[in-house]
Amino acid sequence: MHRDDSVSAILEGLNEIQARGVAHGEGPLLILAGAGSGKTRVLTSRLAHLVAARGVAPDAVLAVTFTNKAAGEMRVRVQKLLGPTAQAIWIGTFHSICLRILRRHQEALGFRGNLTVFDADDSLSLIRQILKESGKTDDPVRAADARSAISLAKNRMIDPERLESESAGPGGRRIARLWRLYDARLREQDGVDFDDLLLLAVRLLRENRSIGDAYAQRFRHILVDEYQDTNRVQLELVRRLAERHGNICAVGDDDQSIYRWRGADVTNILGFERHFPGTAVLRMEQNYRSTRRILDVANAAVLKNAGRMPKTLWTENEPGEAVRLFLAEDEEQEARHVARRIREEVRGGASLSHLAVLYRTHAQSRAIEEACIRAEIPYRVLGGIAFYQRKEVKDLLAYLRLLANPHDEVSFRRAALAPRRGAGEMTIDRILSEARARGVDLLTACERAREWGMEGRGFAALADLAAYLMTLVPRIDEKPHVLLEEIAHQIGYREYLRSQSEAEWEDRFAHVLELIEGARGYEDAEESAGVVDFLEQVALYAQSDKLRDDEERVTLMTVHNAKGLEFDAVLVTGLEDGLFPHISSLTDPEELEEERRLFYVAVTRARRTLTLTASRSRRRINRMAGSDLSRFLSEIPEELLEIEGRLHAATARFPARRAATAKELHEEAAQDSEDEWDGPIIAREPAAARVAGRTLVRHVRYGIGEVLSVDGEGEKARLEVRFPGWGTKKIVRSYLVPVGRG
DNA sequence: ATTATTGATTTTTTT
DNA sequence: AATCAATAAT
Repeated sequence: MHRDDSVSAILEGLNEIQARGVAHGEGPLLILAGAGSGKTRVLTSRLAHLVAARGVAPDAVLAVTFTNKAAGEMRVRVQKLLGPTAQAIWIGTFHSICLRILRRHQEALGFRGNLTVFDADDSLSLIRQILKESGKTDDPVRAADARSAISLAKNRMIDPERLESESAGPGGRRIARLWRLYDARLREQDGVDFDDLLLLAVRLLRENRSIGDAYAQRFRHILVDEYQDTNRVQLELVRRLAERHGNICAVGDDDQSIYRWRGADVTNILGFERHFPGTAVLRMEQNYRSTRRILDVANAAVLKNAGRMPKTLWTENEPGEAVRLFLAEDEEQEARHVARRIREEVRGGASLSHLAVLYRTHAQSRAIEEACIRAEIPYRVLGGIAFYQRKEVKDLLAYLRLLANPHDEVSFRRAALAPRRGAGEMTIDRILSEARARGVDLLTACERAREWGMEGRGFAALADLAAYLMTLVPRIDEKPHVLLEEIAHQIGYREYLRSQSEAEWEDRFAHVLELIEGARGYEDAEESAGVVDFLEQVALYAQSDKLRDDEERVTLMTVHNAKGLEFDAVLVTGLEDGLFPHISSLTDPEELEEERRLFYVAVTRARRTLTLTASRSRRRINRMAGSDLSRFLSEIPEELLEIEGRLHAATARFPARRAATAKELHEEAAQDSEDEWDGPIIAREPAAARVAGRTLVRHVRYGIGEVLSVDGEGEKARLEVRFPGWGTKKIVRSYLVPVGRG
């Protein structure tokens, strides 16, 4: 029978535990899946098995993943096993699934039109606006802090009242007050922030019995991946949805819980059996991904953690190459070594797309990028300043968002100001408050401002803008890229960019074209490709979701971004105390454990080779700082590491170095940097720059340049220096070294 | 209303 | 060192 064939194909090649996970019938199931144990395989096979072997309707199955990329991959793999029926399975991230639910019940929730997702950036703009309106310039609440406090509270399902009563100082009350204003203003604009997506969905399912019951009835089976990183709202959502059938299958690894700071709660996975009585537990500890040596390092890495379920990964794989450790003098040397290792891997036959360089913070990418450029290694950086957060991209999207939702004040403000059209903050604020007071949308308000006695250049300009956008409203179902192209042209965005920056406008306009191309690509890939869907995609999809591995490039990214991915060769950089583990975690044992798990995640991304690097000194913010080796390295038995490179002599002192105090290392680093420079720093010789004739100075980054003028005195004096090839820069004296006079 | 200048702040991680 | 927001100047 064809059906038996496909079922046996689904089960083929699975080990016994994996097969049990796939074939598990009714009732809650917890799969504790170590890194590289084949959990994605089990999840996809289980999805396919439910439909093909157990006859569950595809649209009665819900699968939740951590990233959209993982969702996409799962869909492709299930489709291979099931064919087109797989299309009906609900697969997505918590956020995308909640948005899907909210959209279906838009009216019941009281939204007037298209609900609009505010990303973190938009939320921050709104909070800034509210703070500004409240007029208290001395308010000590910083907008960014307030935003993250509100976000964290929402993820923990704490309401403003509780935040108010539970916080000791006046800070909690201020934030609670701001929070209420913020939520009210969001709703006025038909807006929801990221956290609202989850929170409103849970509220809808809980408070509206018939809707909640309908979904609980509908989803006979629920699968959740990366369960260790779920937060309180997500737990409540899953609980409500699994209430009727109790068929929840959670897959996760407590050792890979790395999102505590975002509200993730490891007790969700640790307490799973309590939350869902009658749970069957499966443990998958055989690793199929990494070599034995890499796995040894991984096991050692996480051993020191106290709050974990005890387990040890094992493998039948070959021992493989030794795990290398390279200790550099400074970050440039570290970066050069990274480039060298990449070239070695390529020479050994590895594909660039299967190599990754990982670091703790985005700021570390720069040195590595420069080394890659010099070594002519193609690379791509994931994260950082995300494409969709660029000003020129957000500007244009604001017009599109305004079409989709004419109540969106944040987009209105942005569109009205870029390009400048003679209407300033004042005009915009008056339109916003008038629209709010009269209960009309912003485009209507602009068009009717004149009738309401609001006249002047600014209002006329906004009326023109509104009139133009109104002509586009009936065309909202046309292709997004066509509309974007037309808007960019109509508003003269190219000319605007050119007027803004002589030096950068071409790059920025290239981003505009990239956006338009991106929209076109999206239209080709999706069947529902209207403006609303496009904007949703933009809001919910992270950069890593678009990672394509068919490009021959090395990937540079943070360890967080690397979660769930695997590479033939992995380089983990910046293994210094204070960086990885990050300095902010050193005082809190629980945060330190999270850093350790993060290190574990980094190590377990590697299939074939793993290289660890650290630097004795590093520029942080703006000064050199010496660092101790990461304590995580000292927790790995030395015989598991092969210390390599020119610095063999220095690193041979590895155990001794570990004992050295930070102060000693700092002095040593300072000594090193002095040796490199061929003169004392200018600050010790304030007169030097004033001597007649050409004064030449050296700068770490720009090289040698000529001093044109001096502004101020002492260390803080700012010198104007012309560097050949870099142009004229204003630089504080203490960063410059005199190299003699011409 | 717009632009120039100064001053503060930044680097932890992101769906 | 560079970006961004508040402030001053036009």
